[in-house]
Amino acid sequence: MITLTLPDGSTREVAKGTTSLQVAQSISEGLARNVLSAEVNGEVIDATRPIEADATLKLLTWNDDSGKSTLWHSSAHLMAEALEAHYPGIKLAIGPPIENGFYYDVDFGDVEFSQADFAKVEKTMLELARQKSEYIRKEVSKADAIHFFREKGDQYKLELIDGLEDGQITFYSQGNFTDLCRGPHIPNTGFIKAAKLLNVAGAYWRGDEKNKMLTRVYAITFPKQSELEDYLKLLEEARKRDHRKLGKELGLFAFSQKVGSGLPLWLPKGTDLRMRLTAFLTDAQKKMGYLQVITPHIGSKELYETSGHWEKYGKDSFQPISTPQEGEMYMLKPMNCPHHCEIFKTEPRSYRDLPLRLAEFGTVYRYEQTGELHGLTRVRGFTQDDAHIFCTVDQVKEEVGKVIDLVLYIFKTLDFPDFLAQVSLRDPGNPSKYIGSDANWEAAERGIQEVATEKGLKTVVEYGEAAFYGPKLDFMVRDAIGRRWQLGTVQVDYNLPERFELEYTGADNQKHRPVMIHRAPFGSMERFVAILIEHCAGQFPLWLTPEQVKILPVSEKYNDYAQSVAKSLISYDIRALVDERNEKVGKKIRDAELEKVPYMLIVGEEEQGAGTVSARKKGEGDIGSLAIADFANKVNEEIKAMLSAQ
RNA sequence: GCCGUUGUAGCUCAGGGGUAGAGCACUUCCUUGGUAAGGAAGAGGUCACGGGUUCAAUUCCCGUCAACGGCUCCA
Repeated sequence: MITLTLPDGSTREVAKGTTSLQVAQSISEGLARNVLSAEVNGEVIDATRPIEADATLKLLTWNDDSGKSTLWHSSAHLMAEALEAHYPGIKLAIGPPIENGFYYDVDFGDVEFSQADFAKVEKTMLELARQKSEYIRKEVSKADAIHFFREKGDQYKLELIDGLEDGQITFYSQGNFTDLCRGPHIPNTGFIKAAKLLNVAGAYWRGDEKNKMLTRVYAITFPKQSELEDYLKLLEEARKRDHRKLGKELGLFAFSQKVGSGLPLWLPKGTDLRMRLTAFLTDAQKKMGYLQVITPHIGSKELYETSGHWEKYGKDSFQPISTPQEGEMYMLKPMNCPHHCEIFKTEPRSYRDLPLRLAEFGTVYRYEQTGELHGLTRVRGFTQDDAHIFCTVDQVKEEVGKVIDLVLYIFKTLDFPDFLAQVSLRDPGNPSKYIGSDANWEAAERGIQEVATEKGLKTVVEYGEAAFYGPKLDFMVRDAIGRRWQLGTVQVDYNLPERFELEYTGADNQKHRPVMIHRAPFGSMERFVAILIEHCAGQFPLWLTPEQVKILPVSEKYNDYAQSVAKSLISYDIRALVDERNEKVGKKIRDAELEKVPYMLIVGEEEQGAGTVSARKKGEGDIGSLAIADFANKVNEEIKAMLSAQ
């Protein structure tokens, strides 16, 4: 007998060689029907594999990420089987699970595979799934593995096997299909109840552009048909929220081929929104002791030689600007830090001056690859909500903590309740990769982790993800429909203070090198606005939205009264406009709803006579008639409640 | 940068070797209205750009640019 410890701490005595699936069956048939794989001593394995010794056991279902991955991994094999049925002779490369579904890289030879072919493959997958073919694991010798794929004529698998050690090679088979695979897999194909091919795209074999381009087929499967339907609805919802679409519809920003790709043009409404965000953050930063600075959009090439960026990024950047003066060169600034370092150096600094927090909404230019540009999330000219905190090593922890406070305040006010912090530390196996003393690194790494815990952040630690110049902390938010985005970032930097020879006089009257902390809660205004648009589906919070109130006269006879209402609201700091068009009120309401204006005020004979407005809330409808001042106060109360979030 | 797809009116899109069409938006007129689309008329296009084939190209071919879906990249 062996002892298995379950996640709740309870134990079960079972015969040696019992499978996880059998354990599930002993708990309940229902559970057994849902078990996709199992985590045994922390390793995810087939639920059908015998357990030979005492172990901790977690049964994995669709509710576990690892369970999902197992189903999708098995589905990749199923899709490969279906593809082979339709296209005999295709060569298969790799087929892993991904965050949402899975893909298989396939060499279709001369055959064209396109969206039109998806349906038949899906149909075959489901037919095969219904056969409930078991996934059978088999350990094979390297020689046998090579023999198998040589027979099959699949050079990609042979190349993969080449990199594997004899004795560690396993095959998995289901139905008539056998694949080289480490596993794990679900017990049988019957668990797959719904399948959808999503997309095809080119991808290089092993991600190397010197290699052959394969066809990557993206797909997703589910253990229930209804889950697929929910997922398709989510995709549809994501399409509706796409900031590129909403940005155009709501008149926020645009691009012009003539201006240049990746260079956004902020339209009046988008500018209004952005400036309001800027003011919001400026105000919060002022309260936290930041000093606002402004630096030029260009800097001499020498500045970037000092910073080291010329050497590293120079040839992939917008090229230097030359001047009538022979040999003089300037660069569009790709970041603000070097300028801020020079501000630090404008006067001798004492430890009493630290921390010095220099903030700037700094516009920078980076020559991103053409294929990378994407709406507002990846552009060539953008404005960082940047700041650099110059402090002593001892102050790092406290300063990082203050940045966390600022970010939490922003998330709260802008309604991002679901987020986590990723702490990126050194790769312990490769200490020579990093600049700065061990002692400093250790203090900062420990400080960041401690303060993240103290602030109650949900944290994940990634080793080896730190930049060469210092550890960092990034915030990952989940938006309203569950997608993850990387937002604010905090980075400790030992490198630039060194390169710019920054120093301050300590209490000991000796020169010391400050530490620099880069931080940008939004990342960039462009990217943040994009995420915000998708998060709130274009329905911005009342305090932020460009047009808060639209006044809709019932007929042109009341346009004058409507204008006087608008004027009155503006005196209350409310952004109001009149729809003076010669249209019926139903039409004006419809248009205001589509423009996502939070409040509509209908005015006609009755309101004009009484000096009132008939209010209507977007999405809710008529909320009754009230005096202008009462309405204005109501709106301002609502805004005050939003901004006082702490 | 690489692979694939696309580029027709402000927007969404149809069409197709003989120089263009719909709906919405826009302008004007009729209507002067009460909580998600009133009616009529009008205006609007070098069919992305450059080259080629052709009697003739928006349509076919090549190239460029851009957008989109991926890959690689991201100070």
